[in-house]
Amino acid sequence: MEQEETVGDLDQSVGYVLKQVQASLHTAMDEVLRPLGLTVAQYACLELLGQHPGLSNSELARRAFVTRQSMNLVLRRLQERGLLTRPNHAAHGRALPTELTRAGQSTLREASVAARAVEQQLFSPLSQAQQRRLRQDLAACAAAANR
Amino acid sequence: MEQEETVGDLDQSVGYVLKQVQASLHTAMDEVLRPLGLTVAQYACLELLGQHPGLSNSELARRAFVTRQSMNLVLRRLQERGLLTRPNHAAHGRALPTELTRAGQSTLREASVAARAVEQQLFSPLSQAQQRRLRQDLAACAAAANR
DNA sequence: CCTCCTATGTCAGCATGCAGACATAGGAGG
DNA sequence: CCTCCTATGTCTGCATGCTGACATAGGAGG
Repeated sequence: MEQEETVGDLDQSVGYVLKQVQASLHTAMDEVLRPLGLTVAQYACLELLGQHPGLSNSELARRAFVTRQSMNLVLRRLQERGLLTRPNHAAHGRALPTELTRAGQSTLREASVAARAVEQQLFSPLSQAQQRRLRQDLAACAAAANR
Repeated sequence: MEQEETVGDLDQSVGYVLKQVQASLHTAMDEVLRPLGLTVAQYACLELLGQHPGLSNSELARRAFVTRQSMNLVLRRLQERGLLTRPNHAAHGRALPTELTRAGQSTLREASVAARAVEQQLFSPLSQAQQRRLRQDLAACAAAANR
């Protein structure tokens, strides 16, 4: 077990450090969500629906950064557990607008509290102003990438 | 297709924006590495070995943020392709120190050029100073998380 | 010397995620 | 009206990643 002999070049790469923090966040979120019986993807789905009721499968997939197929599985599991509802056939196009049930809203509230605490903990080394700046910088990169 | 009616609350979450940028980076890296016959995980493995020759499977796994089992598969594929070598039995403990072959170093050089270009492109909305600050802020969070 | 304890490599089973493909619904354009 | 074209939901494999488990090597501590 070598003792971090020197700071390697990879730590000079923004992308590598970004992945490092994202992995830490994912692991920490997974740990606090597991007792609630939720995966990170399932929580993301609930959070999206809580803030934007009526989103379709495809739209949820885009916003959660997975494929339609993966999100389809997530929705089925959550629907089986009675956390959300989807119409059996589309009213307008083919999109099936999804909504949270009472139980879904309740589960979301619990999960959201835990998830936000984890996020706050992870970024606690930074001041509020630094966190805002970080978020804005990242948002600028994301906006440029999606074009 | 609704037209981004308002900026949702999720965009106020540092973790969400972080995931967004990381997903963009992963997708973009995957696209440029695919023509070289490499996955992102395989490239990460080569890059780590290029900068730290002799790392073991477990050590590589930790630094690439995957499990030993996953990294084991990556190493086998790369070894089958003759990009790296591992001793058949450990000299000292059980750890098998891995090294790049000539072909591996060559492939790494190609991939590294492409990957660094992608990274530079993604973070191009930020100035050099901003990128450095971003990297330092993220590193602070990562350091705090691993304790 | 003997006994934990940790770390490592590896195997098997399972869950997740993805690419590819298909049918279908709605709109755009001639 | 008819013809592309895009978007959506879903099905079928396939690849990847993880959990759980096991055997083994080396070191720590009595």
